Amino acid sequence: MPETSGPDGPGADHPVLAEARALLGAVLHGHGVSVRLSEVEAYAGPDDPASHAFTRTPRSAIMYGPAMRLYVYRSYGIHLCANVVTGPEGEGRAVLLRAGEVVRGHELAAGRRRTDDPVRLARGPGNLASALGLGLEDLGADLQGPPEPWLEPGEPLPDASVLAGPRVGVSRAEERPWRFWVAGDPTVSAYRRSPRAPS
DNA sequence: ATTAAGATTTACT
DNA sequence: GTAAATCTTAATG
Repeated sequence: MPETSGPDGPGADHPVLAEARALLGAVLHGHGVSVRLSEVEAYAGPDDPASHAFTRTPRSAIMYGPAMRLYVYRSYGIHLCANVVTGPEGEGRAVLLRAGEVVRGHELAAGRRRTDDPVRLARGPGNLASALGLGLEDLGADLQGPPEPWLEPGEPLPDASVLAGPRVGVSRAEERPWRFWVAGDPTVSAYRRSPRAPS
C-alpha cells in the first residue's frame, strides 16, 4: 500500500477519501427524519480546486473549523446542500452528502418532498437537506450527539460494496474519483450532465 | 459597485 | 432528454 502519489497526481491518496468512505452507511438524524447515507463526495482544501475551501472565505470558514460539524450552503440559490466537516481543524476538509435512504420519518420526509417515492426522497444534495428539514439555522451544528441534528456512524461497509467515480457538477479535477456510493443502492443516481454547459 | 460563475432541481417535450 | 429558473458568493475596477 502505497503511500506514493499514485499515477494520477496530487491528492490521489488524500486522507479525506478514507473519511468519506467511512461516512457511507452512517445515519444522519435530522429534524424528525433519519437518513442513511448512500452517496457522498469528498472535498479537500487547498489541494482541491473544486472545493469551496480552495479559497478562504466566510462561507467556507466553517470547513476550516472543528470536525463533526454541519456545513450547509446554498446551491443555485434555491436548494440547500449538507456537508460534514471532517479532519482536524484548519485542514478545510469536508464531505458532501449527495444522497441517502430515509430510514426514519419516512412520512414526514415524503410530506416535505411532496413525493411518495422512497427512492427520490433523498436523491440529490438539495433534496437530502430538504427531506431532513435542514436549514441555515443548522449551520455549524454539532453532529456529535443529540438533541440537535447528529450523525451516527455506522458499521464499516465492505470494500467491495463501495464504488468510486468522478464527481458531479465539478468543472475541474473531475478526473479524480472522489465520489463514493454504495453499490446496488437505488437511491444513487448515475452521472449527470455538467452545470451550465456552454452553447 | 458591478460582473461572472456555480457542489442543482423541476418541468415540459 | 432538453431547457429554463433561481440566489448567493467571490472576484475585480
